Amino acid sequence: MNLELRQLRHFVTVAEELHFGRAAERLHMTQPPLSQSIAGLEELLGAPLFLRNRRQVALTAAGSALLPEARRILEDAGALPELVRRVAEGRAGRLNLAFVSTADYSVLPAILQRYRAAYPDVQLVLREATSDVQAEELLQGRIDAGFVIPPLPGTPGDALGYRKVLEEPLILCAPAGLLQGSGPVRLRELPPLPLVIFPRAAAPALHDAILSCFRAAGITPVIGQEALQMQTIVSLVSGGMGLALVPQSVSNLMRAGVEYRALREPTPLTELGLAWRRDHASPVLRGFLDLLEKD
Amino acid sequence: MNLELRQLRHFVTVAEELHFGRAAERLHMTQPPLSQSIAGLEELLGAPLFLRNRRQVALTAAGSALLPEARRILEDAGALPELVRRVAEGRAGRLNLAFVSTADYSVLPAILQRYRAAYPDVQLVLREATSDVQAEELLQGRIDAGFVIPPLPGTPGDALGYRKVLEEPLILCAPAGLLQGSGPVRLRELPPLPLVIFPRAAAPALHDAILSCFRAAGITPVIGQEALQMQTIVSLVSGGMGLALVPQSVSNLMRAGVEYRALREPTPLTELGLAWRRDHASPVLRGFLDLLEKD
DNA sequence: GTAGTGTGATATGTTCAACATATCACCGGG
DNA sequence: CCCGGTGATATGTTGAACATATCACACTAC
Repeated sequence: MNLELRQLRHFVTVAEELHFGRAAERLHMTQPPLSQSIAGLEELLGAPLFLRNRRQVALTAAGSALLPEARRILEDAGALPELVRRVAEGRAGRLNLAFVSTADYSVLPAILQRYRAAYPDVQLVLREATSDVQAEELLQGRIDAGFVIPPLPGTPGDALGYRKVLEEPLILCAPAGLLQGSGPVRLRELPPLPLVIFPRAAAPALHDAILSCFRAAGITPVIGQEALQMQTIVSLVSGGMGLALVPQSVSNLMRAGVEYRALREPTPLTELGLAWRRDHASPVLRGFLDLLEKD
Repeated sequence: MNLELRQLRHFVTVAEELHFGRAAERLHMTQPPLSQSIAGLEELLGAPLFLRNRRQVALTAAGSALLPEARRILEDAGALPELVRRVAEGRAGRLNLAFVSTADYSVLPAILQRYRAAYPDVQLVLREATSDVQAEELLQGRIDAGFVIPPLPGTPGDALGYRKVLEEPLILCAPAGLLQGSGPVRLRELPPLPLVIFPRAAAPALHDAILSCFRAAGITPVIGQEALQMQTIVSLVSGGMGLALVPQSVSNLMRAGVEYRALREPTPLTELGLAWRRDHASPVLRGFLDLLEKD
């Protein structure tokens, strides 16, 4: 025979009443089966739990030791329905998120703040990653959702869900002191510095858009340093390694030695969005998506 | 219906196998009742725990959250028999002990050390108290046993058990530099300093024995300061407040400014013993008494 | 397509344990 | 000495936990 919670409930009640009759009443049962239940528990545990003196019932040392343990187990078990229901409703649990570095300077902080406020019991796990890595991790189930730069490469069209979050123009990021005036600049009037940019695989569409910007202005840019993260790109620019075209929100990243300028020519917009696996039915993710919808 | 451990055992096994058939086999049952059991658990908790895709079984978010909790509860419950058995055999639990201050300088340290070695999982709770207070606390069940100076006052003869632990002579405790020579001293040759002693109520028999020592030597001692604990008495002597007769083992309490000397005259012996309530059947106490027997 | 295989759910019968009722055994008090 | 109160024991009843048999469905193989 195996231990059951019912026996612990019986034991705790008898230990509290120190009276089989009253305990049975509290348990909505009669006294004989309660006596049997306790006897069974004592046999199972291998030691008497009560001293029955005909006239009064008292706990043995073993019973006294068991009482707090039994109470704790019953309490833990009693908390399970609440826990499960909260997780099922997305009000508790864990949300694994990834994001491209640009998101960190635009929508991510505000979204996370709103989510934390709405779902304070969800543990957020964040990781920075490029869009292609995120697509892989989404399919493997290692992250629940990710902020990416579309389009996602090489995934069956309906495997991943996607929702646009932000659309913004590209702006120029140049070493401080290089540019004249203070207004928007024209690309073809720039000094011929190399271009600091991320590897094409990291976000092919954005990479192509940046290069075609230059080509439309009649310039064939020379690619200098490459770096994966926006903060590194800005850092390289500040070191005079070249120029960069970055999403407007990156200008939130103030850094000595760099200057941000809008472009005079019509620039393509860069898009940021959230991707998730469509068949991944985590309630926590559902809550996160709901929050984005209400934007 | 109430949650039962059986349901958690079923759930954990299915979660580990992710296959109802194999899980049923491991549980020594057939598949249909296992399916029902899980269905009942899901209804009880108010959320599905598994995703059944005809071809494979997967945990939902709620199920993933439940799994570690269920494992912990089952583990805790599984540890109960061992715990109860250890307590019942006196190998675990708590032992509330009291002792008169003299015991602290004689047998107590060695006994406690031996007990700790024999019963490492018993938590010792120690309190210093005079014999009369201990008798009260024994009857109230607030301590399991106590080292006392017999006889115990005003208790029905068979309520408390008693066993002699140590018998030793009284010796003189005097301020340093007061006595000539270095051997045993004679009481009537002492300078007429007042006597430092404990209140008679704390240990009437010993109190009387000390005073009759002086009377036998033809001296009527003047009682000066009174103090409850031996270390305080010795401290007062070191301050020149008077002389004291103390159990020999108190000389283990080295203290600058005091000197211990044996007495030339035949001195009464003082006795120290352990007392416990005879009807108090704590297995931990039983183990402690067994250890004393083997002395 | 179609037959075959593997899977979990459903239907229905069986058994055992948890429970109830009735009674006993024992103790203490008036 | 009888009576009330208590927990244990004896015996009957019922439900839920289990087994057996079958279904429903999906994917595979051909």
